[in-house]
Amino acid sequence: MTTLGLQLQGDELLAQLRELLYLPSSGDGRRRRQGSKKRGRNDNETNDNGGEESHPHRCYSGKIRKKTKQQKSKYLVTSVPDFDGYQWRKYGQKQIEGAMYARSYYRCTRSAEQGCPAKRTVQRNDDSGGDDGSNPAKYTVVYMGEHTCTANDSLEAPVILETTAVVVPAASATSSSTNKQRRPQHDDDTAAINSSMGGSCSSTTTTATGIIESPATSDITWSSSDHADDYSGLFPVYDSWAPASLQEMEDFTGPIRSPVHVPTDGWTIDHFLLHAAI
DNA sequence: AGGATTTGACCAGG
DNA sequence: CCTGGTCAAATCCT
Repeated sequence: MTTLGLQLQGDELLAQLRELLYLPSSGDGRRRRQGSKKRGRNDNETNDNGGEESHPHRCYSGKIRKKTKQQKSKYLVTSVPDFDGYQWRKYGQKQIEGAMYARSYYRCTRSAEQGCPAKRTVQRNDDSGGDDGSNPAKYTVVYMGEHTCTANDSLEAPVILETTAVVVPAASATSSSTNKQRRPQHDDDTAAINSSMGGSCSSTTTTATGIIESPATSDITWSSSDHADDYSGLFPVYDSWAPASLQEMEDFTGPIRSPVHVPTDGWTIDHFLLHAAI
């Protein structure tokens, strides 16, 4: 079939994906940076100073920080965890018991300014490929809470990001996402996730890097769960869209936002579409 | 300089 | 007590 055909097909997939994710805006697609090592909380900073103060915002200082047991959550299995149109800020990472890869925690970047409660966790599936480059790594992304933030109007932009710029040979796909950085990440999983998370779009600096794993996005599966814990690396991974899952989306937290218009002419999304269509 | 990410510690629930 | 989720200082990038 022709490239055009593939593109059209991919276009549909893209549209579906958009709806699923009700992408709204995408902010400035700033790229990740990498922090580095540190020695953890100041040996005695936390409560010593009188119990509170450390941060005006956070009321952490050793007191009531209720572990928010997420009410409703939705998860999806995808090879492109970053592909959701929202801007997320990573606030933690944790090696999960029994899981081969660490789980990363993100919250909406507007959580601070607008108090948006949306959060998500991204964890690479144990059985996901990627390491050898043969299969795209799969990630389980769990969304919790709904976005109450308002889209950054002017920045409304399509969400396809770097994923599209993928032209990386399978063999080197995995590690390439970090080769931009000097410092090797000890956690390749994290590196992969992070490298792609911020990207959301287009014309800015996003696709510039063009280096990221090359995920095939055809396998994305949505599911819902009342318990965030259900997903500890045990879900099935399907290779195609599941109609049923689409419906579940209705009760996904948050409104379904209309898909962002995607200029199909000329941007790298084609690469993505190709992957998706094949 | 400002903001994002990293990462070990802290805390609460099971 | 163990594990998962969150905090926040340090670090790095733009």
